[in-house]
Order: sequence, then C-alpha cells, then structure tokens
Amino acid sequence: MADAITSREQDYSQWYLDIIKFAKLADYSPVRGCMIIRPNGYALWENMQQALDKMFKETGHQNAYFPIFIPQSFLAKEADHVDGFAKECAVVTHSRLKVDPELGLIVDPDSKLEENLIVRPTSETIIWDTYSRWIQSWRDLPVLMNQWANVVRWEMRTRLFLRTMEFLWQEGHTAHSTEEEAVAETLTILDVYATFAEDFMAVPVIKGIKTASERFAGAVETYCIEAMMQDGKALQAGTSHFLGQNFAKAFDCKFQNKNNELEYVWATSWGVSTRLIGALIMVHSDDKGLVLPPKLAPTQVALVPIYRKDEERESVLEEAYAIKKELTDAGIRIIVDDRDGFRPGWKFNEYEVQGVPVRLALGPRDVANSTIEVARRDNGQKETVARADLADSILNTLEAIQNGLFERALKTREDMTASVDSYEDFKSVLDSKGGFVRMHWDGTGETENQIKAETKATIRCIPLEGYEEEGVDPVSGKPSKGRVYFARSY
RNA sequence: CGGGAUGUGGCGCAGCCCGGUAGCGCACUCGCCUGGGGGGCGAGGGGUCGCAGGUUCAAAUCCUGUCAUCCCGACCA
Repeated sequence: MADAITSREQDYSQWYLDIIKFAKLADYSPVRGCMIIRPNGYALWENMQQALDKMFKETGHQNAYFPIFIPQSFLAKEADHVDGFAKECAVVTHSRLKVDPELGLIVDPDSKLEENLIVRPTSETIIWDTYSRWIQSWRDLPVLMNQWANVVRWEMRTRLFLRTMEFLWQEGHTAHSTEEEAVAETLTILDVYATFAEDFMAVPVIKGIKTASERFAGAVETYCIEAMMQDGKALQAGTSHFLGQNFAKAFDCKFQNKNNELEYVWATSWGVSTRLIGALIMVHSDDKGLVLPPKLAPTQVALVPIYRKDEERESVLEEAYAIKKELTDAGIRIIVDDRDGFRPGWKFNEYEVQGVPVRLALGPRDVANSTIEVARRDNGQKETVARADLADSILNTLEAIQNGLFERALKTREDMTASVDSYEDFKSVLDSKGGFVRMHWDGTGETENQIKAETKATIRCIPLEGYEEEGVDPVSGKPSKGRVYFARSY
C-alpha cells in the first residue's frame, strides 16, 4: 500500500493526490470539482480554525454568519467585482422539483424565482448591503467581523484542496472611519496570516502586495502571503484586501463624522481557505506520506503496544494507558492503538503515512526496563527514552519537530529563491529549478503580461520587506524601483 | 472549453487487438499459528465490466453517443 505512493521525483502532481488518498484527508465527490473532506482532513481544518479564530478574536474581531444566497442584483453593484466573479457563479433559478409522468424528476417550471439567487463566491456584496443599514455614525465604527463559511466558484479545472468548486474558508469584513485605519487593519490581518503560517503550519511566507492584474476584484490593494512548494511552484496562501470606499459607494454605506459630515466608510476583507491544507501537504510531506507540524496535527503521538502472550498484553497495555494519561495531562494529543488484529509493523506504517509527528513503541522489554521507543516522523530518528522523562522528552521532541519543519522549509525556500539581472537567467532559472525569482520590474502591466505570456511566470508579489533597490527592468530596459518575486504558481 | 490518457468486486490491475458469458494481487469474513517496521497457512463472501444505444445467435471485447476522473493548456483562493 505505502509503496503505491508515487514519488515526488516521478510525478509531483500524482504524489500530491496519493498523499491525500493514503492519509485519508479527502475523497472525490459525485459532483465534479467538489470534494469530501474526510475526518483526518477535517480535524486538520478544525485545528487551523481554532488557532486562527483565537487570533482574530485577540485582534478584536467577532464572528457572525451571513446567508449562502445572494440576490443577483447585489453582485452587479460593484463594477470590478462583477467582472471578477460573474464568470464563475452558481445560480439558483427555481425553488422546486416535480415528478413528470414521462420525464421523471424535473425542475418545476412554475417555480421560477422572481430574482435569481447567486450561491456566494464571496460575501462582500451581501455584507455591505447589511453594513449600509448598520452604520450611521462614527460611533458605529469600526465593524470588525469574520465569518466561517463555504463558498462556491464554478471552476473549470480543480484539484483537491488547492482549487475546488466549493471550499471552506473564513472571510473577514471590516468597516472603518478612516483610510489609515482600514489600511492598518489590512496589515494587521496580513501579520496574523503570516504568523499563523509560520508558527503553526511551519510554512515560511513572503508578505507582499499584488500587482494590479492579480488584485482581488473590487480591491484598491491586495496584500498576500506567498509560500513555496517543494516542486518550485508558488502558492498564494492568504490574502488581505484594502477595499477603499469601493463597496461603500456601491452600497451607499455612509457615516456621520465628528464634524457632522457624511463620509463613505473604508473597508477591508481578508480570507484563508482549505487551500492551506494543500500548502501544508506540499511543503512538508515526503515520499513515505504526510508529514504534519505538531501544532496542527490532530494526533501528535501514536503509541503502538507490542506484545505476544496475554500476560504481556495485559502489562504492556496497562503501561500504555498510564502513559496516555500522563501525556494527556501534559497537554499532548495522544492515542493508544490497542486494536488487536493489526500488527505493530502495520501500525507503524499507518501512522507514518498519516503524518503523526511522534510514534511510540512500547513492548515487554520496555516495560521491564522502564523505557520506551520514540520515533520522529520528520527525520525518521528513533531513540529509547527513560519512562520517567517521557512527558518532558515528548514535549521537547514536538517542539523540535515543529521548529525543524520550519527550518527545513525555510532552507528549501531559500534554495529555491534566486536573484537575476537578465531575462536569459530568469528563464533558465525558471526552467531548471523553478522557485521564486527576484528580478527588477518596471511596474507596468505590459511587461508583466509579456513575461507571463513568454514564461508562464507571474509576479507573486511586490515584497513588503527588502524591495527598494534602484535598478533596470531587464525585459523592458526601463528603470525599476525594486525587485519583485516572480514564480510559476498554483 | 481544446488536446491526451483512463473507467472491469472496496483499492490497484489483467483480459479487449483476434466477441463465446470474468480473473489476479491487496483489502474483507472465519479458524489456527503469529506479534520490536506493512506476517503465514487453510476455508470463504463480493463484480449485470462507467452509462445509454447499436451490430451479432452471442459484447468487458466491435461501432456510436454520453458521463466522470487524471494530466497538459486558457481562467482563478
């Protein structure tokens, strides 16, 4: 079974799909482009939600829930927004089915809706319609709201977690009295995302600004975090948008300021999705299976008891449950795999494929010696630890794995980041190893498009740090204010 | 939506060219032996061959259509 995982070298895309399948993260659905998130995958999402939700609340946000259906007319109100999303909306036009004697079950033509409903591709419109009723005075601001929801975008080509027609995400929507405050909010969230990616997912990210062509439909400025996958392709891991007054104007959302004047509200929106699970897989996992960072792993430690005779079984399991209690009390998510009928070696492989960070093996010899075998998923190292030190030892190991995964990913990204000063070098780096390529850019859409057309690489972002450096765009020959990050991307 | 590939027990596949009524490995069930990195032996259960038409005495196999999935392109978190 395990040897059925395609190696990364052989076929990276297939490897990615194999990991999802063997680690039981998701399954295909009867509906094209949709996915079934299995318990292993959903538990991962729940842990992500929990960590992010805490950070949102710590930065003053509250959760709410808006409907999945949006009146079609709402979507038309913000011009750029329409352009961006009109092509990929699921539309509800009827409200019931009926059984036709000849045709069987059909849409009842008499149930046509007065106004079509759009299945939300994102919720700006319905939220700004609401905010326009909620907000009157500067005293009503800011509104700092988030929702956990599903959205639907009718995609042509889908991939599990990375791009599905329906996906789970959170979308924050905030309203502010000043531009400065809204921009600050956008950046606060960008930092939350970056912190989450690096501290919890152990995925290093570049914080930056999107170019006009990559900007969210309806935004004034889109900030993003960009991550590098093992195959040299970049992945946008999260976006935070400064929306200016675009939606406030479209939905007539004004507030009375302290000078008794009416002003349009300033807005932001921001989101991360189940796509992050795809990033997690592609950054850390190896040819043996999934590798999970301890902070997000649904199970951090799996204990496999080993025994032959009944009396051994009894003493080993007794010890195993004692260890479970001890580690659980220490705040560690541990399971004891006491299933009979699965042999130890089989279980070892099972937890390896599923990415459990630490595996313990406890046999009669260990019970006799008051020891236990500790194996790390990230580097395969095994050691025998004294039973008395176990909790501390595991806590240290989990931390070491968390840090080690980040360091390894960071090194990989650094190895996959190049700075070039000629278009020839740019192309040869892209074709040989991919990765991020830092190159001067003249700031025009023309050059950006030309590069995209010729190399398939896009500007992933204009980095917030380490950008400014006078230079020349090697493609156009025009002056450049700094190096931007190019990459081929998912 | 264009190009390519593939649909056969739960999973992975063979059979298809050369029609004759379905097989292998894994998984599953039961029993015994086993148990520190995917065990062994024995006995079992499970498939109208993606779907719909057509050709034929006879279709997994040939023909037409259709649907789905994967890969590659254009669009996107």
